[in-house]
Amino acid sequence: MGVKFGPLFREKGVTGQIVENLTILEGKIIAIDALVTLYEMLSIIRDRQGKPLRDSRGRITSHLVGLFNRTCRMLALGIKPVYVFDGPPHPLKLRTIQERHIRREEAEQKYIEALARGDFEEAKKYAKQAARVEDYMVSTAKTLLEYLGVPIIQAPHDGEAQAAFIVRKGDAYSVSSPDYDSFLYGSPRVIRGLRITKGGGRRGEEEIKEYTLDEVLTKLELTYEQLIDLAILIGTDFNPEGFPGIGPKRAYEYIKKYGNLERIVKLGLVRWRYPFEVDEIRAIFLNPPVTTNYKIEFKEPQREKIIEFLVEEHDFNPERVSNELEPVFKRLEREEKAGRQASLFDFFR
DNA sequence: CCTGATGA
DNA sequence: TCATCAGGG
Repeated sequence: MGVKFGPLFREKGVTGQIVENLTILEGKIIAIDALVTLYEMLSIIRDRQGKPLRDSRGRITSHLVGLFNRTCRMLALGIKPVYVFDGPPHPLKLRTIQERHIRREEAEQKYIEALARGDFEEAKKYAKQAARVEDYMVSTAKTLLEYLGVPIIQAPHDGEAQAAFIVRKGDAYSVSSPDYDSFLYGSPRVIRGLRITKGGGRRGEEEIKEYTLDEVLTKLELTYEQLIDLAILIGTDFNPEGFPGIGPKRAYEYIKKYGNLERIVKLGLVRWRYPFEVDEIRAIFLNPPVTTNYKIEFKEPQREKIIEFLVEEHDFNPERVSNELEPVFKRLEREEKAGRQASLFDFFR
């Protein structure tokens, strides 16, 4: 997933800004692709054999553990996450999805084999690749977020597009995503590698970095439209094959030299081999289906509901739950107090 | 992923 | 204070 912009961005000096301290994001609304987050949690939060965590009734809870910890930590820091859920995929994305299915099944097979011969290291590796976000995981995640008072936005199609739209409108500060694809949807800002633990770049850890579309376009000396054409040349989720012999480097060279995709095709530098027009795939990025029907409203977490849901229903350790939850309430109290003081100040002004 | 314990 | 590591459900 994600257009292979990495090498090109490095070469052109698109460095982004290191987020040294998460307090920089205090009070800011961050639009998060929910499905990507759940997938991440599900594939990483595993026991030693690579099996996901489950409750006593056998239902997977890895995604809830991760989502709960991270979301609480963000709220406690005053960072405001809104989770954007995908709708049904665009038809052009189906091939990418099928491809992922195949990869997943291969990984599943290797996982079973590794487990059978007791190679837990290998098993864990393949278990990650075989991870699949199922419907019940999405719905349990939504329930948890609802109890936490965190807004959920349902995208008509691509969550990434909806998240970008929200930032473009100024309703959120940034998209948080592992890749740069939000830029293709016009998000002015993307934060990569957003985690709660320090991650100050030591021990080869990925840093938390804030990138702007401005920087990307300036350093690459491209227009936004050209960035989209560049992505299509390299290969996107909607044309994952890209073009034979064309990688990020040559794609960039062509766009710089000839300006747009039509010219490059016309000159015979690449053969257009898709059953759709250039403009059709471009439109997915330039004009994606998004909804304006959302509201970003943070409510007070429902302590009892959360405990009932996590502890009673899914066997979470109550101590751990309150260790995460109480700092959120502490924060809320402080905010309320500050708010009262501000209005008092207004009154006497 | 993230925490908390442990030991330097 | 920091690095390492097990364990989470």
